[in-house]
Amino acid sequence: MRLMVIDGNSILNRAFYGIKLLTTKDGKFTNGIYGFMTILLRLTDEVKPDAVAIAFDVKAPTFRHKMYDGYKAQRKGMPPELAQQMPTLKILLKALGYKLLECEGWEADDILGTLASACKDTDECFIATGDRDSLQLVDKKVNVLLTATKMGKPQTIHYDEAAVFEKYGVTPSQLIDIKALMGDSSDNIPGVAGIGEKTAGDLIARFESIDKIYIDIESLDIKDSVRKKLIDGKDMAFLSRTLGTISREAPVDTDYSAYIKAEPDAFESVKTLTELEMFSMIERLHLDPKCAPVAEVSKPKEKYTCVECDNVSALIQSIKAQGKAYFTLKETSGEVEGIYIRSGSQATHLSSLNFCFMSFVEEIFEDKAIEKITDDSKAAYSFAISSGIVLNNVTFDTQLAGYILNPSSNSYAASRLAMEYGVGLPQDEDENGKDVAAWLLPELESVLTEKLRENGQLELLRETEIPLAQVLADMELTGFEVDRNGIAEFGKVLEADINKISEEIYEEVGYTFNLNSPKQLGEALFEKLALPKGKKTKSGWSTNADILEKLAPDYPVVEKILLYRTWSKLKSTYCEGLIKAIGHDGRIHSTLNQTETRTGRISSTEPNLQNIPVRSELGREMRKFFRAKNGCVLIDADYSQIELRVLAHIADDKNMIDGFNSGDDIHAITASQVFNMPLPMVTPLMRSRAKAVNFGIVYGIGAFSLAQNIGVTRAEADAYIKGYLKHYDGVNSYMERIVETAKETGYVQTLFNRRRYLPELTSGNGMLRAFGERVARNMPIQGTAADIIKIAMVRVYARLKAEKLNAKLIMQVHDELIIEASEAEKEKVSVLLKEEMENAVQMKVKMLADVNCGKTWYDAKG
DNA sequence: CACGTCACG
DNA sequence: ACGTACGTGACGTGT
Repeated sequence: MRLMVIDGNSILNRAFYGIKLLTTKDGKFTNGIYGFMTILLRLTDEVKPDAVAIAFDVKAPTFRHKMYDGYKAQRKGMPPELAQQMPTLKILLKALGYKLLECEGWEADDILGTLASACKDTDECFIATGDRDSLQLVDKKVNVLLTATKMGKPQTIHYDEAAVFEKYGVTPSQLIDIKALMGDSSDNIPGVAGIGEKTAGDLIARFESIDKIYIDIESLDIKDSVRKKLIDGKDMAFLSRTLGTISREAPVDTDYSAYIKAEPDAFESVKTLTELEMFSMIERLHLDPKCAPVAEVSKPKEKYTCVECDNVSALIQSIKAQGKAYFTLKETSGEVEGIYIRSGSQATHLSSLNFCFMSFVEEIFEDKAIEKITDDSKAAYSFAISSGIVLNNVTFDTQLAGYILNPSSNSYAASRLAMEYGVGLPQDEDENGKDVAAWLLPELESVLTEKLRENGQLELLRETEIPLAQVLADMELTGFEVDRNGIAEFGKVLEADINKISEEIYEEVGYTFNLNSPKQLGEALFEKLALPKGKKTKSGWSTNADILEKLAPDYPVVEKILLYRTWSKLKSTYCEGLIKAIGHDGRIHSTLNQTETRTGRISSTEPNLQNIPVRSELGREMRKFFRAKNGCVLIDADYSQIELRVLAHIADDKNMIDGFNSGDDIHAITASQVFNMPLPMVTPLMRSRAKAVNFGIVYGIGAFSLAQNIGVTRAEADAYIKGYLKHYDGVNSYMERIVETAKETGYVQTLFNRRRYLPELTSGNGMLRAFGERVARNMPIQGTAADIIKIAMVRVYARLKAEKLNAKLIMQVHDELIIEASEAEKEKVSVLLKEEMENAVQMKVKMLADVNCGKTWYDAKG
């Protein structure tokens, strides 16, 4: 019989440290369990054992079978984020049918040893562990699978007798003697003072064992210094051998057949995995996702079916009678293929090939008396707008609801939400996809609505996110006109410049290499040219702009490399990247993602139009190619200091509020306050430092980074921060209060109740916890600013429509909105835009928006 | 697919 | 002793 014995503690440890921290939405850590399961599945696949035993340590404070008191006593305890995963892992493994082994007073090691020595001739034993100590157990029939997790991927090295000999030059049992001589600080095994790995290995390879060494130590052919160390350390050597020998006498069942895996308890397994939000693991274990949470939360009342619509008018009648349309669109490569509607106890499909399709959609979408509930309202609005019909009365969107409930999740698919929020999945076997999504909508709506109500987030969904989905859909469809030829020509100019400067760089370095490779560039600069080295990265010397800029004044070649970087970025990302993204209409249609960021901002992809260059003069040239169509102009408005104004409001800081209300230049005002100077005496340098502090405050601040950023000493930076917080004591107490509240509740939220959970705050890792604290300080500020501009967008959109203006919102860049409007209406639209942005919310500080017009984005941006 | 880099707010 | 400001996305390299 083939037995696989797993060192549970060791594997869990490896898994935990090999995989970045993962948490469920309410902050339970899961990465160790996830990694453990991945390794377990992988090993099972490789070994194909008949039976599996999983051993765990049991701490026994009163009894130790080991005689040395310090033994392992100093081993670092598990961090809390790992320790809390242990009980759940055991529950899961038991539920899956595995045999767990825990013996009071015995370590997992000893159980491994006991089972290894019980290996009969007809048996095979595979020991899986991350601990090299277990290699001493290797025998004819006993193998060790040494497991590690590198960058989230499990790796195993297989050791049999030959492999041990090849690696260490000794037999497995001799490994114990080597360790007895060299010791092991992590296990508190003292060893012989002064004997290290090399000497110990040589001695045992030559003399077989410590017994033989000490039989006649005086006559051994070794250096006298070593002999002296051995003689002095004799007691330690034998003690260490006892300590380092894995026991083979743990009181466990040594009959391998006792460890044959039982059938999983599907209910318990799925329940546990669901709580851990490991939905992919449910599939990998071939478990039926429907069997557990259903019974606990909300079992589907009806059996799931999906039928083809055979009577459109009957379907319309039933929807009207119900007053609600639960629907989802099926799309393939952007084309709508059909619609699924939940009607009664089933999902009904209507194909877009059906000649009634459009009239059906129109009748349902436009009817204001019918509530629309869907899984993706932006897609629905997009379809409606492009089909020239109106979508009225959308009251719920599961995707947006899921996002509002937890913006840190990575999927808001209906079936995922159902598992997370305890909605029963259909009982049938072969369904999946959009039909099921439609079928799930009513239950999801009720469960998610209840959650949102509890959190006070219904208004955010109904008044902001759902209306915003329509705005975003319209913006995506409208797109942004660009000058293709202009971009192409700019690209050509860049190309020539890039070629020329590359040659010059190769000339100065002395050879040709790939300038785009930070690794090769680092070698060229810091090895070939031997420039002063800065920081190291994982793969070589850091060559980022910060480092290069410090070198540039002294080394002209570095200046050229900086130019090369700037130009090639412009060429590849912006010229080539944007040209690829131009549509048949000569416009770029970026995708505006509404459920991506953890702060509530929207993001822009394919292409990203929120990072078109502006800070450098050359880069800003790009914006000349973004233009209004014929007869139109661009109207660009950006909020002035929105985040600081939000901070002033949230922190209710009288000084900062007065600062904003008294004048425009908040950074200068800050400088005059922090440096205690009359406003006119503030120098540009002082202002720029105050500005950096203002930014730092919004980001959660640290003296080190501030110092780095503005080039002062840490102490000076610290003094700036202290001075700042003394003057703005409202800000000071806000920063303290918000972190405290976050630790109590586990989350932070914006003025409009957008929430972000912060499991990092409970971490035992100081770095991670500090990160959580910075996020706690920043998210309410960044998030509230995001809420405000979203509200403004909804209002601007509504007014442009209501006033029937020939103008469209086409872009948002976090604190900036761009409208394309007819020349004739530019004044009117400018006023409207400014009004709606400034009046989107009323706060203790006035919101200010600066508006400019121009033919291109370059011209319209002040 | 992760990393380093750099573009934006 | 360590690494350090918040939030994004795209590109090219190298494993």
